Amino acid sequence: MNFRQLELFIAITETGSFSRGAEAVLLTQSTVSQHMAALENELGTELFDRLGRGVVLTAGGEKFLVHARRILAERDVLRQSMASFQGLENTLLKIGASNVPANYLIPPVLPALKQKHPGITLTMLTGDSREMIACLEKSEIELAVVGSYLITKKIEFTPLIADSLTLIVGPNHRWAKRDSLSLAELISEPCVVREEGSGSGQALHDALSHRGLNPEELTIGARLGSNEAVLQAVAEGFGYAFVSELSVNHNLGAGELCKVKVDGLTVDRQIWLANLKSRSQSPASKAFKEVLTKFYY
Amino acid sequence: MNFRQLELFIAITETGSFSRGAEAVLLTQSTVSQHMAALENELGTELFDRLGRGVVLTAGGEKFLVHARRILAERDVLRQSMASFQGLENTLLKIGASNVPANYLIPPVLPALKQKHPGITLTMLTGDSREMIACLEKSEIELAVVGSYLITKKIEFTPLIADSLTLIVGPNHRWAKRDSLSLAELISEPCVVREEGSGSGQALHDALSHRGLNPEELTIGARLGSNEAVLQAVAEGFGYAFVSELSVNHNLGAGELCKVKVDGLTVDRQIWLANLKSRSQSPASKAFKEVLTKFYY
DNA sequence: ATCAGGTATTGATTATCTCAATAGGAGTGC
DNA sequence: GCACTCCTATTGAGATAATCAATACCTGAT
Repeated sequence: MNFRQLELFIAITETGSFSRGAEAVLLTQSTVSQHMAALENELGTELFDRLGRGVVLTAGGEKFLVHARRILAERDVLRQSMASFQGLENTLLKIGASNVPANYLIPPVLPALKQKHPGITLTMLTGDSREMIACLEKSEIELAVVGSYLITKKIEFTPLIADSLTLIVGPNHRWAKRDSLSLAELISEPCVVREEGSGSGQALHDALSHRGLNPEELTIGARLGSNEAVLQAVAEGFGYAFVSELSVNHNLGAGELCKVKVDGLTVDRQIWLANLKSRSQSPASKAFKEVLTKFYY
Repeated sequence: MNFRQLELFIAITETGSFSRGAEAVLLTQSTVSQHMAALENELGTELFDRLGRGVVLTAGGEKFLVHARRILAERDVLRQSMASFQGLENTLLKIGASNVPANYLIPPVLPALKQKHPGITLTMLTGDSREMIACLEKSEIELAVVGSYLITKKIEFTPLIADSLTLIVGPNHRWAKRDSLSLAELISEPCVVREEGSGSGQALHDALSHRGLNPEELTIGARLGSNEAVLQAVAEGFGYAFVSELSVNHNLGAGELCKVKVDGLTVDRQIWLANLKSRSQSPASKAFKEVLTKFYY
């Protein structure tokens, strides 16, 4: 039994004869006869009564017809579904993003995504960069947007947008009016940081080390779970923090936070798109990547 | 796309590699590779990511899998359904029967049918013999049990059981105690008959003609719609009737009706099984025929 | 009977499926 | 890094199945 035979069978029932059924599916009557004989043989039941003036279905043929139609309908659904998958209609896309991208980078893009590819439904997991990379390795997500680069052979990183960390203090902090600070001044003031594993923490660590300051020497005033919490703590006048430019600009209006330069210290970091090298990307993932890249070009 | 490829595809997803999938469906890895390449080509989507250590489904592959499973499940349902059709499990059988068979011949057989073939659900139409034959010709029923033989090339008649018509009168009728009647005596007494087209009417007509009595000469006292009505009318003392032995024996106990012989007149008729010559009979129909024939052997 | 309109069969051709052999790729362990 | 193992891809040959043209055969209608 094969799909062709089922199509043929249906064409015959619809035309009432092998010959006309053959025309309908562009075969010769001879071939049709053989196919139907094969089918009847396989099923062990006659499907048609040959009347001399065409054929009509037997009781068994009637039963077969119902199921044959159903199978072909399922095949059409499959084809339709695969086509819409490629045409980005009605497809699911699971991505992951670490905190800063998840809060400040992805949301602004969503309207553009919806407009360009209304059929894509996005599901986004959030966690720190390491967690997202782990999800990627387990194929729980197709794409990750993260703030740090991990050295791993399995994953391909492509830069999305540059970010930098700035020192911020509250408007009433004594540093608020300062033009700049020296590196040494940082040591004694409490610093509010994020939890381990965040991309920004990593970038800061690298930059300080590079400038000859052991990050361990900083006074950790608090270690908070979210970027929001850090911003709030600093806004209230508690110490200082290094936070993503992206989050400062988007988050709090003028007057609530003050940026202060630190002499000779620039903490640049890159936001990356990450995907598994070995896995191909779905059309939806490619489309999303494109929308994202164009948006932040 | 064909069923083999779908089976193969599923075997691969279940084993995680083309090679082991090939083993599972008794093919070589080479063949499997080609089939999957063909499938991917046909769909225009990669279904697997080749990892070097086996393969895993792409997002498109996942989607395909769902539908592939469904299609194969439908094929199994079809096979199951055809097998049960032949195994007489869960099948419908439509037959027709004229009045006497429908009331007195078929019902006694039903328990035996149910016991031997519990999967057959019988639907029976009832009408006079001519109507049932017409239904048969329109393929509205598969089998007819009728009391008269029609001369038609399209239909095959096989005898089921012999029946004969007897003259009956009510217990208070003046003929009730008579041993026999002469043919001539029938003419003046009102005769209760069934509607046109009934098998028994036909048999009676033939028998009288054969014995030299023009059936037109009989006094038709009443023409009633059912055999029951005829029996009731006669039981109440109104005239006489020729009715089927089968119905007399089954229907009314001793004392309510009296059979009276008519000199030299025997009205034998046959109950027939009829089916369209050109149409094959379903397993259910064959089975029913067999049960019926054995029952009345 | 004969004819018209249908199906079944046959033998040759062609397309497809299948395999063995082999090349090529990617992870693993030393 | 290098061999090794476990995969998949490709190739060419052979087996199998699909297809067709031609023709035999059947059935109902005239």
